[in-house]
Amino acid sequence: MSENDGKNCVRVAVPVPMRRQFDYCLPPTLPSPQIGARVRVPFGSRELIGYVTAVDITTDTPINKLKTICAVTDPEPLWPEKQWELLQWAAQYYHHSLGEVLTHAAPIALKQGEPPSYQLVQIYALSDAGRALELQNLARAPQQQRIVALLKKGPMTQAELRDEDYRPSALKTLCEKGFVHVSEEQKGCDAWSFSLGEEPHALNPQQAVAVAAIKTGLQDAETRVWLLEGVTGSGKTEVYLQVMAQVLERGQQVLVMVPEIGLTPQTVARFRARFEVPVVVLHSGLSDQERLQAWLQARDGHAAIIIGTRSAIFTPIKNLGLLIIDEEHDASFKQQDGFRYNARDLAIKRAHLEGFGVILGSATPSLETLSNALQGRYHHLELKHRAGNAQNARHHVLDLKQQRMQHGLSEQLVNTMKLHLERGNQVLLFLNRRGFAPAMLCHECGWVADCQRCQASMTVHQHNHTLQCHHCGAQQRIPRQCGGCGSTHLISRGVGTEQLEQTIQSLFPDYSAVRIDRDSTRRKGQLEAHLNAVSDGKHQILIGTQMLAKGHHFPDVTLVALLDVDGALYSADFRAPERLAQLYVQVAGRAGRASKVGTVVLQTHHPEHPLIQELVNNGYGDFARTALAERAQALLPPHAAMALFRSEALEQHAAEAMLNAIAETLNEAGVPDVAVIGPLPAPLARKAGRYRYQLILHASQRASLHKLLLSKLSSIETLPETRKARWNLDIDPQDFT
DNA sequence: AGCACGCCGACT
DNA sequence: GTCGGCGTGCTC
Repeated sequence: MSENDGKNCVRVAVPVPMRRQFDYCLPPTLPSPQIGARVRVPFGSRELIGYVTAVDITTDTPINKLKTICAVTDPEPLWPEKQWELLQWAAQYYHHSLGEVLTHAAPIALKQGEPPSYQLVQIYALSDAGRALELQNLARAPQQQRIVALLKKGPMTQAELRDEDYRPSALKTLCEKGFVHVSEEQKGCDAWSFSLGEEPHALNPQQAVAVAAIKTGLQDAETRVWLLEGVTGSGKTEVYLQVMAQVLERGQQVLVMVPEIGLTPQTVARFRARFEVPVVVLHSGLSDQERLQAWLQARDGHAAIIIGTRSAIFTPIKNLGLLIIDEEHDASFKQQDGFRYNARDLAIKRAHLEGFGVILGSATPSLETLSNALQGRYHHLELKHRAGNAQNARHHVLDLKQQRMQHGLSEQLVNTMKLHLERGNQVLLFLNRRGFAPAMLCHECGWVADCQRCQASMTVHQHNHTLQCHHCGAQQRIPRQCGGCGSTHLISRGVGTEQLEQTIQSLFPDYSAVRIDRDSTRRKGQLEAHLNAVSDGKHQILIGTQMLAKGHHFPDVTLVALLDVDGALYSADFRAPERLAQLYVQVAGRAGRASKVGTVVLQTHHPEHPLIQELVNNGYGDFARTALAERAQALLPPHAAMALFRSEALEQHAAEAMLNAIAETLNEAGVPDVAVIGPLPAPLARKAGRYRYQLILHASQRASLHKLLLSKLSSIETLPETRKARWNLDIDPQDFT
């Protein structure tokens, strides 16, 4: 085989879903690129932007197959060295194509080959001739006179002139006459210095301990991770702010990561108000160019505080001193398609590579994080007191067995609601099921209205007389007759928020109820309008789904009820109890303030269930420790490593055959520590017309799992079954749906 | 993932 | 006779 001498040969990662790279010739006309620079390369019949991963390599590819690089896009690497290392590590850890990882991590503007450059702004200033000009000389050109008068005070940018409502034609004339000259300057790359805005709040003793502990730990450049476990309303944000002050003061930057729904203008406003430093917010509304500018400002140290969601972990930051992950347990930190990374886990890895501190904040830490804290890998700080003198809520379990029920409400709950409403308080009812009823069935023959494309029943929506599938969005009018026997005796089964709202209105005609779910807040601004109406006291009863669980606080609510939690108690997903417990604490935290004690009621048919007992009697902390012990006994994460292959195809057989082939390939290796379980139909076995299967990999040692995948993935990629079914791999899966 | 190549059916 | 369906193979 002919071999290239390697002198002008480079290795390139291209954005294709293959776990391998491609080698190219470097023509003598092009400068030798650095590792991490972008290059434009021919690939098949197309041209792609790829990343150089190695230079001066010896390639195994026959010289006649080597193609030549078209262009070197960057003179320097796009990422700082440590960030490059993190991205390489991520591609390995998640067994994802490096080219796709790099492309995913870069701002969209860079994916198209744009240069990573700052926006230029035009600056207008008077020339010597312009400065010598007397204003009276321009009396016959009042618009020019006005511009000259403005510029006499100093140079101005185009945007500043626009605020003064200048005439572009007048400015043009002044430039042509040589009175004004234009220069270009890069925007957003000014140095900043620390300065405090509004005064810090006073700390309670536990907050003070936390702030002091973290500040001391941050003195040196070592990697330290703190779990800040603080109940709702305990003032976690104030702890973040006071720690941030120290980091910013010594000129270092801070990255704050928040869940998707947590990135609200109010959150951002709080950071901006406290510090008079440049804040960059990476939110979904940014244009490609704005995103690139923010990325550059973070990379080059011009932004002091960077706030963003999951993908913010890929932002290079010149001098990062502290990374804060708020609500670290939140599921939105795990990407659920494509490159399925966990931003929280990458943050910890990044901290170890770069050497900075991390604060993981939550009222309900994930079992993974809690386990790390209990084993001493993270420092554990607790805030158990609510700010002010707010008292903890009272908790009741309401046994539904033998209870008379009215559309999902027990008689006892209705009575409790009356008591709270009569005292002028608000009540929040939480039901995680939108629509009128989750199913429609025939009273004569038992036929159920199912979705044609999913293995799921259609949800009844009465307001527009439709049946809807919540998995694929299919819609049809409510049928008059049974699809099986033709009977007209169709009934709905179960209760959704829409029905609950009707029931409440008939049971409590003297009070106003508002429903907050995806259906009632579809239009822009509707959610805000509903929330404002609630805080203005226009409604006494709030009915809502998951949407209501996070973020918003309702000080006049004294009773919170979770209407149906039984689903999570016997779920096939081993994480369901953890999620229920987190939801429960979150919902409970919506209610009450200093002067009013909140009550939290949980309706269940299984009041004796250990999870419910532990949670209600002893709180989240005890629940989580019990759950961790159970996970250890059952050898489940975090006491074991898992990975999940998923497949889907239009034909059931193709989806199953795909995973059978993967299972066979994996079993060839015969790694004793790794159990290959399945394939099994996914919990939602058919979705949007596609059959779905899962194959679970379980190992006591993460390393053995990784070794197996590393050795077998290239064979798996080329299996003939991949033609007929889509597949993907999820490392550390969160959700088994 | 794309994209081209290739081999079979219903059309002007 | 060809337009185009999507199975198959390849991408340095």
